[in-house]
Amino acid sequence: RLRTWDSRSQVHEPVDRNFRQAFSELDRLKDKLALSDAVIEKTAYIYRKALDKGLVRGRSIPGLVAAALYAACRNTETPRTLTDVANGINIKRKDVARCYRLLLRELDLKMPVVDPIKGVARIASIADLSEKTKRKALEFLKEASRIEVSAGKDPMGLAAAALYLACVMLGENKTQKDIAQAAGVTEVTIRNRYKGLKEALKL
Amino acid sequence: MPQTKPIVSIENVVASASVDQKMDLNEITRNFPDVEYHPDQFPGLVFRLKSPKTATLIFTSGKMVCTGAKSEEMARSAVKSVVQKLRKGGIKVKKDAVVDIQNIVASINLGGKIHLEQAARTLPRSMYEPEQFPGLIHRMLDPKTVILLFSSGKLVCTGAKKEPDVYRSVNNLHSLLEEKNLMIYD
DNA sequence: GCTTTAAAAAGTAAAGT
DNA sequence: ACTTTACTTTCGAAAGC
Repeated sequence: RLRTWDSRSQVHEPVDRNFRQAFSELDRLKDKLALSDAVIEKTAYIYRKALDKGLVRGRSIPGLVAAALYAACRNTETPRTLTDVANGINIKRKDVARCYRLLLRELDLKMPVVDPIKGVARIASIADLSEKTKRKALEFLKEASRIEVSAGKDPMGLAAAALYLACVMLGENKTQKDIAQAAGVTEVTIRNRYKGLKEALKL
Repeated sequence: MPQTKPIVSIENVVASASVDQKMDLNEITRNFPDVEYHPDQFPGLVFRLKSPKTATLIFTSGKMVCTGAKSEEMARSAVKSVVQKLRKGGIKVKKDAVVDIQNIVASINLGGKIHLEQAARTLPRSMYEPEQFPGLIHRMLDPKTVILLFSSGKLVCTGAKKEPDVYRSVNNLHSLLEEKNLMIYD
C-alpha cells in the first residue's frame, strides 16, 4: 500500500520530505471524498512523476496534490468533480484546474472523456430518486451521447437534466431545484439541457 | 482536398512596438484627458483609438503594446496613429515606432460539424474538458499555434505571428479532421 | 505567478425586469 | 422566463512585484 511512498520513506532527502508533506494532505482527503486505495495509489504515482519532472518547483504543493488527485479520479473513472476536489483541499477551483492542465501537458497524460452517466448515481442518491428513474436517465444519456447532443456540455448538467427528464416522464415529483442542488448546477442549466434532450430524443 | 472552404476572420492582432526613448507617462496623462494611467495597478498607460478601435499600452521605456486591430496592417497603422497623436499633443517623439506582430487571433467556420469526443481521443496534444470549457484545445506544432475546436465546426486559432500561419494552421487541422473522419457535412 | 489590453468560440452563472 | 452582463479557455508583449 502506497509503495511509491513507502519505498523511500526512510530516506530523509528533500524530495521525500516534499512527498511526505504532500501525502499528509492526501490522507485527509481520502476519507472526506471517500476515495479508494487505487485512486490514492494513482495519485501518488502521478505526483511522483510531477516531482521527478521538477514541476513542483515554485508551485503550491496542495495545488499539485489536488490536481494529481483529480487526474487519478479521471484516470480511474472515479466520479469526482474538480469542485469536489478543490473544496476538499480548500483551494480555489481555478488553481486546481490550472495545475491539472499543467500535469496533462507536461506529463503527456491522456484522460478518458468524462461520461455523464458516471454522475447519475450520486445525484440520484442525494436527491433521493428511484431506481426506475435512474435507469431511465441512463437510457436517455446513452442515446444522447450516440447522437452527440452532449458535446461541449457539462457532464453534471447533462446527468441532472436526464434525471429531471426521467422524473417528468415517470411521474416522480422532484423539482428542478432539488436536482440542481444535488448536482451542483443551476436550475437554468437543467432547463437548457432538459430542453435540448427532449428535442434531440424527440420526446 | 477539403470538402469545404473554411471562412477565416481575423479578430485581434497584438503588436509590440518601441520608439526607443524614455516616455513621461504623467505628461501624456496631462495632455490627453482620455487616457487611463494607474501606476499602482499596472505600469502601462492605456491609449485608446476610436479608429481603428484599438488599445495601446505605453510604458516609460518607450515600448508599447497595441491590441484590438483586425489585421497586421491595421495594427501597424494604429501604432503610427498613436505616435502621431502624441506628437500633435506636444509629446516629443524622435523616432518612428518599430512594430512587431506578436499574436494573431482568428475565428473560423469549417462549414460542417465536428465529432468532438472522437477528436479528443484521436488528436495528439489535445485536451477536452467540458466541465471546464466547451471547446477542445489542440496544440499544433507547425505552425506553433493553439486551436480551440467546437462541435459546431467553429474554431479559434491563436498564437500565430503571421497571417499565413493562421491559414496554414486551419488547413492542416481541416485536412487532419477529414482524414480521420471527424467532420460531419450536411 | 500576478497585474492590463483585445478578441472569438459555447457553456454556465447571476442579476435585473 | 427573458435579457444583459460576466466569467471560463487559448495567445503574446510590456515593467515590476
